[in-house]
Amino acid sequence: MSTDAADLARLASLLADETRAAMCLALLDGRAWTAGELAAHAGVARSTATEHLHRLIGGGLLAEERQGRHRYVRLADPAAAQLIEDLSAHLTPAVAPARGLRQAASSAAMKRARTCYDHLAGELGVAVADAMTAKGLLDQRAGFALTDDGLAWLTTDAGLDPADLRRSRRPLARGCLDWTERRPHLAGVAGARLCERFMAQRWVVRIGTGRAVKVTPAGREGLRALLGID
Amino acid sequence: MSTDAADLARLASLLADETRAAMCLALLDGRAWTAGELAAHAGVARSTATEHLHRLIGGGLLAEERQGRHRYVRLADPAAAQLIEDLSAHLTPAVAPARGLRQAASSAAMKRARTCYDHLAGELGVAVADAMTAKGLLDQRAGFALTDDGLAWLTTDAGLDPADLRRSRRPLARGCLDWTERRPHLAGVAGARLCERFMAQRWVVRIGTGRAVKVTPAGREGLRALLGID
DNA sequence: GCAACCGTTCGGCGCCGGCCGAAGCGTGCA
DNA sequence: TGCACGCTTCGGCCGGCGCCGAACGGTTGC
Repeated sequence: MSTDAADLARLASLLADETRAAMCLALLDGRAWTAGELAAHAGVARSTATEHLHRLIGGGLLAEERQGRHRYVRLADPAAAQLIEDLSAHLTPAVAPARGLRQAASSAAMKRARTCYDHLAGELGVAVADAMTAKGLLDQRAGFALTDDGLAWLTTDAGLDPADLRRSRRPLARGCLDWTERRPHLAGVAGARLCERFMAQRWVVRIGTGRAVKVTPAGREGLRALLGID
Repeated sequence: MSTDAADLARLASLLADETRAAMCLALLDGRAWTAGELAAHAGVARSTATEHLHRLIGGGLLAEERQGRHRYVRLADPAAAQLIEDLSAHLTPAVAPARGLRQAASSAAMKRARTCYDHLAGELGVAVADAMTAKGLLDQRAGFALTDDGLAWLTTDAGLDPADLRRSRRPLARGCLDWTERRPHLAGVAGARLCERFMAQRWVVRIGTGRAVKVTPAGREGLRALLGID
């Protein structure tokens, strides 16, 4: 009873601090950051960052990997990423208004295409989900699930490994609310593997060091052939 | 950028206090509580409860209705309920161990059948979802969505109003992780309307004042005919 | 070996937030 | 009209938490 509430409060308190929230949002790019990078990103002293990282790791949200004098830290698992996504999804309604001018350039690229932890997001991510829906691979009318055709398509046309898809205990497909498009894109194992494959084929490549990505000419070609996009 | 983190932190901080968390969990029963009831439930002075309610209402999580000298408070909307469910879902893995003896009786009833905000949960809730899946009305293999047959079934066999189902901007169907069964049951508009209808037909009735419910003899009959349950 | 660098620990500071009890306000009932 | 009751406001107390800078240890590279 009350211990349940205590657990919930403990979990929520991990994200209830602006500095920790900024760190977690940064880590949503799915990559490992060093403690110093996160400190700089969040605008606090390194000593302060250390304490926050302790709490986040102790709470199970983050995992660390020590390499030499660096301490790399990343989201502990897809469930942790989903937790942060879930919370973020609940505050978009209020955040609507426009951004500053300087952020316009980078946010335009972000809006176009980016990663969301381990899958694609932005206009690109939503376009993929929409194209799959149009082809009857995805059913978004009443929930969010791959159809029979969609399951088959993943392992034939998209070239994913069926054994690998079955292995994971994560949901195969789920909707993840896109915070720029305000509509769901494809997440879950299927979303992750698809993103991975697009990257491996260099259909999609990262722009710089952030979360933003772009579609290459080969990707433009491939996505048209595979899904009829653009 | 940083304002995003601030918003996330602000949202999380609403649930980052044990007292507020206890209140929100209590309100997950979908009903309106008075401020005094919540104070007693959480074990704090009424003045303290008042302050917490201010924060929760100001944060958009709760809504109030004043009636005479009473102040009734409930979850603001289904999105608020989902937020709390989402967070709760992320802490169940850790909470596994058994409960005390005194709670055994009430928790047995809770485990069997209860409401989760506005839909059915517990063994009953999962059984409904499973039966629907077995009949091809629900697809849980790769996501969570009603099938074509499921959509038709809702308005014919289950007797729901098609216009009403279309009206809402909430998702029609979504999975909600059942924290006793550790598997998803049916939430979203479909789940809510189905629960409503079962209650109206007195197939399912509340036990006392809590969240626990039970299946009546008529319900046993009806559920067998409708879904082949039990 | 020394220097540069990353991360951690520690002490100390200041503030915010949760809690209570007493007093006050409004509603409803007798 | 009065009293009981539910809720709120206010002042004050306390603890915890976030922050920093200084000192320290471990790793890398010169």
